[in-house]
Amino acid sequence: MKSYHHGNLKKELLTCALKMCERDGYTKLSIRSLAKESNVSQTAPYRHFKTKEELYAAVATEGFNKLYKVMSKSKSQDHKKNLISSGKEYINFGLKNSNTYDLMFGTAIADFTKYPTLFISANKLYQHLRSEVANHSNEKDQDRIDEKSIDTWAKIHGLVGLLRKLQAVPSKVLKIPDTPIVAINKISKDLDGYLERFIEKI
Amino acid sequence: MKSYHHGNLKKELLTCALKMCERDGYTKLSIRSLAKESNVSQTAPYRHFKTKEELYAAVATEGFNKLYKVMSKSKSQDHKKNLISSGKEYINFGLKNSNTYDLMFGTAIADFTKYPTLFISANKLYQHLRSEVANHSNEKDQDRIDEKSIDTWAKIHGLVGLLRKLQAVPSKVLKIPDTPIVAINKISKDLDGYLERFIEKI
DNA sequence: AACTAATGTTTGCAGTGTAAACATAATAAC
DNA sequence: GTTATTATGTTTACACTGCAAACATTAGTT
Repeated sequence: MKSYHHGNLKKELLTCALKMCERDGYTKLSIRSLAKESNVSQTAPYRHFKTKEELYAAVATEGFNKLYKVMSKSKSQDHKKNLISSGKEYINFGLKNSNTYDLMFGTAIADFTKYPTLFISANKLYQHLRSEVANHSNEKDQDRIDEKSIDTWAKIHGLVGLLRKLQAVPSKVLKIPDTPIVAINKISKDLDGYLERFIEKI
Repeated sequence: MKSYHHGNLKKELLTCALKMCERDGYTKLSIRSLAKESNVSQTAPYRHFKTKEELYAAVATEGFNKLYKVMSKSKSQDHKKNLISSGKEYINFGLKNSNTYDLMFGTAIADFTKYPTLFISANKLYQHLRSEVANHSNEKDQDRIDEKSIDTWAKIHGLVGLLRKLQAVPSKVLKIPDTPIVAINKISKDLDGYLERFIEKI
């Protein structure tokens, strides 16, 4: 005998959305299907998320928090190790949670500043990366630190994007020559070495 | 008095789609609205594009061709100049045609190999970049050229992604400190210098 | 106990992708 | 030149979507 009021619907919707989003991609995540999966009426979610974008924002926020967590794991005295670990974790997150990653860095959410909690979570992540870059590079000039941080982020972010394209390619086409797939495939086979060389250049 | 058969609907649909996609983003591009804008029945486009994804693929292909064109403009003897020019053109394309760029590099089209013309166009672009990198770096080892190419691409691609986030941010929040926005803003103000420094490190 | 706010359901609208049946015109076969 | 075939258009139909509005039930406050 279920009661009229659910009690904790918002949290359940969110965890359900996270799961569905990661499973099927955010484009397949509909408010109605979310409601159905939570055994609640079609429009019940609107009491907790004013629009679909707001739901997206909530999922993305969780994503940023999760990414921050894994990137903060390594707390070595060796700053280089920390940076490499973060890089690996970032790439790993992007590949394993690729659908959530889309939501975080794609265009589904037009303006982050509309969602303060999301904005804050995203900033926190950047600040962490920035401090790691600062520590590793032993740089004092703020502008240079900023540039190196963006540099690093851009490159890893771009790499994730390209690596993901590879994952989508059926294995039978893997050997077509003159294709970025071949090149990316080589990198993905020795991601550790690649990251080493990459961080050396920061 | 218009005739029953349009005559050149496919081409018209495509140019119309390109325009609509760039104007409103590909998420807003519906087959029905496209049909309406082309003064044709709701389902007429299906005679030319079996699915919506196929339409996406056609638009993305045009995007790759266009990008290839502008990146091939510079034909200096100075290989560095070529690479810098290409980088600039790439970034410019990504910022000016951001919605099309989404289609080209986002997840709307799951598997490029399903659309041979698209696959070929995308590869052609990579091959061009690769040859420019090879020329500039004076490298002979194929594996290293591959790695440097992906390196370069990843970084520029990632930069475009981050720069676009900036563009979306309302100007009043531009000055919030401890934010990647500040850092990116600095870079975008001296993109030429940034690119110079960046290419130096390839 | 009564009023208010929060949170749920039902109903309804306009829009979507796409399949199926049908209409017409262009082209190929004879 | 007539006819059969194919390409390309329209109409209709279905299941799905985001979301607004009206209504129902319960939780919290006074």
